[in-house]
Amino acid sequence: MTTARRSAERAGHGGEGSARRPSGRGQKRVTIADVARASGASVATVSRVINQVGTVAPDLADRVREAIADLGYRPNAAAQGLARGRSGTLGVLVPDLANQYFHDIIKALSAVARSNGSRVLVMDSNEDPAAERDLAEDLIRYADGLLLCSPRMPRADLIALTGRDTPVLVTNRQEPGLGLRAITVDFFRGVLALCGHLAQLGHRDVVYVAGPGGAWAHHERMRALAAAEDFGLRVRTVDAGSTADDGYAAADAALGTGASAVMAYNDFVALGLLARFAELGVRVPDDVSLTGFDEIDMARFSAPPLTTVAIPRGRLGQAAGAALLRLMAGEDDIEGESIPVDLHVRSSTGAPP
Amino acid sequence: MTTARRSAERAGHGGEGSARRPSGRGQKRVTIADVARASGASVATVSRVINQVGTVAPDLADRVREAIADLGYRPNAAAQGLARGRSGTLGVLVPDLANQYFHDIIKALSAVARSNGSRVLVMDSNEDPAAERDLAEDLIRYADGLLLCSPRMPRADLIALTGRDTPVLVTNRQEPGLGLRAITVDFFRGVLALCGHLAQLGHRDVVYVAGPGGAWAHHERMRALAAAEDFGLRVRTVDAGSTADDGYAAADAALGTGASAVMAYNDFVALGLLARFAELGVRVPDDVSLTGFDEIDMARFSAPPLTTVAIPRGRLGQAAGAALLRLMAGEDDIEGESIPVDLHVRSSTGAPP
DNA sequence: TTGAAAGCGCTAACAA
DNA sequence: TTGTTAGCGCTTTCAA
Repeated sequence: MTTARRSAERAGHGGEGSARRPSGRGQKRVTIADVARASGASVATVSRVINQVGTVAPDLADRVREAIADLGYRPNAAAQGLARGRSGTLGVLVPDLANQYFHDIIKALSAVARSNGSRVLVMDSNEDPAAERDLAEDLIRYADGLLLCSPRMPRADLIALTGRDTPVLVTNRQEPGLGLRAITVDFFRGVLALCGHLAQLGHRDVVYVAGPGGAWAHHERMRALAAAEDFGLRVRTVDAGSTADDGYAAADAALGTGASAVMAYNDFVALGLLARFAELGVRVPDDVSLTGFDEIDMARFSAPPLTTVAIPRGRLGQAAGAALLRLMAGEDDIEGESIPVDLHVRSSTGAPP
Repeated sequence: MTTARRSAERAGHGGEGSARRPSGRGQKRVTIADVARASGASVATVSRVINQVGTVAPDLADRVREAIADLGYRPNAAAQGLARGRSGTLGVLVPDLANQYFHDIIKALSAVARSNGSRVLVMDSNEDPAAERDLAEDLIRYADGLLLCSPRMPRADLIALTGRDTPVLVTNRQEPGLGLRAITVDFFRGVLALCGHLAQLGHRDVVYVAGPGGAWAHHERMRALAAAEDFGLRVRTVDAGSTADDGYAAADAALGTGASAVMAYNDFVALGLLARFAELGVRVPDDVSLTGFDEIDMARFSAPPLTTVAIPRGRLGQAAGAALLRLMAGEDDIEGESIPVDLHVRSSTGAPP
């Protein structure tokens, strides 16, 4: 049935001029000219109806809308983009789509975009700093504005990307030369709050299970750890990564330091650590305290629930979207913004043994 | 002619004519004509160099590349799309970006797209069936092909979306009238395998914690549960949703049935159930057995690790991408494909008490 | 309130 | 091997 109707549509309707596009499958594309012809209006008028600009007599407008419906016409996005000089698309590049951290950002950004009649084009660099630059270069061609989330690429690449006619905004990274166009999270305060919490519980010896180095966020965290040492906290570091597997693998090394508390790079890593601790019979928080970072959904479903730091990701995405829109509107005085974080104390932390 | 005059105006550098684009910030867009002028070649030659088609003398090509680098020229995507008649973009619509289930699909699809010189445009319907149709309509305008992942929209909407000039492919849903253009997962076998596993352990009374209804996947699962009853398994159903929170909330009801095993809609739900069980002092699997579905990363890090069914999501994405590409190439005889699944037995299941 | 037509930047015949 | 030019489908003056 459907197939039949489709074939009929395809077969009917003039049939001439179909040889013009040798590339595709034998499809008739309905254009604005077809609508104009069918409705007895000009293409300009059809355009006015579609975009609701200017003035069109109600009855003419109705005829146009009818023709649009009859023909199943949809404006060609490329043609609109070319004529308008903008695509109606916001690009976002994230290191890893699988990281829950970015979902809420993307979601909030989408909401902002929608309010602007735009959509969001998402790309994933797969945690590959080398690929980031190329992907961003590609993405920027399709977008009116670009948001780079926690970019890991070299500073020079990052700077080369800015100063184009398409505005670029960055989250979670602050670079001299990048100036104002960054929305960041206050990792420094977050880690410091975690340290303060542990210190107040009586911990004096802490091990930090570090994530990907090189990142600005990493640097901020290390700065906070250094500051914590001024309060008499001894902090050592064990390298890991950003996944549960990484945490699992780093558990023995963390334990080996003999520290009374383990601070994980993020919640995933913390859950991996927790799983290994359970295997080893190491009790949390009786034998060792454990903290995460990010407040993923699962953080409160682990046994025990995780003490962690919540990042208002929605707010981050919202702020980034709003700033991007302002940049696109031509405002050039976007201020860098630092989003505050929240300590969530649960039962994975307690007094040292 | 026209082009020449236009370019001349712009090249004149007299500062006039810059008011032509009132919208943007005062930026000069570098076009292919600028590159042509700077390199002393024609636009056609520049185009050839960019796209590596036809033949260009090596030294001329070098001059062109040099000019491109000097001017920082980037081809305008909209113009390319319009001229070529395709956008070089594959669209994917997923119900929820936060669901890990879709990441691997998107990732695999991206890989396929890259091999085709395309990119992937991701959109998220936020689990809102009402929004799905509109988003898909929008997305399809920007894409050469569209993949709808586990769509929840009404059948009529789904069918209206197909039969366009842009090919549409669907995963995890099979509808008469949709015919061949679906890549599905064998949920039936997956659930049946789970039931078989439980039955062999000695369970006779099972409760299924159901996810979003209406979905085709739901139907398949129910079919499998019915089949399992033929083997003497009593199966009751408790409604929940698809998140850990939903599982947590449904735990008491599930326990209330007195069944000796709980089958969760997916791993998230299972983890939520597990958290509540722990609170209640219900031991898994000693007091009750528990199974998940999907094999998310966290499944093997829970306490106890989860017995679940793994879906080869990468394979699903790969198959979908390949089919989409074939569809776009004009092949019309795409076969529906059903991806097999794998039972992963871990320690959340055991003999009934 | 309408329509004609000039672009938007690029690709791909078609000529040379 | 290279250049000229006619579109691609739409928006937007500018006249009428």
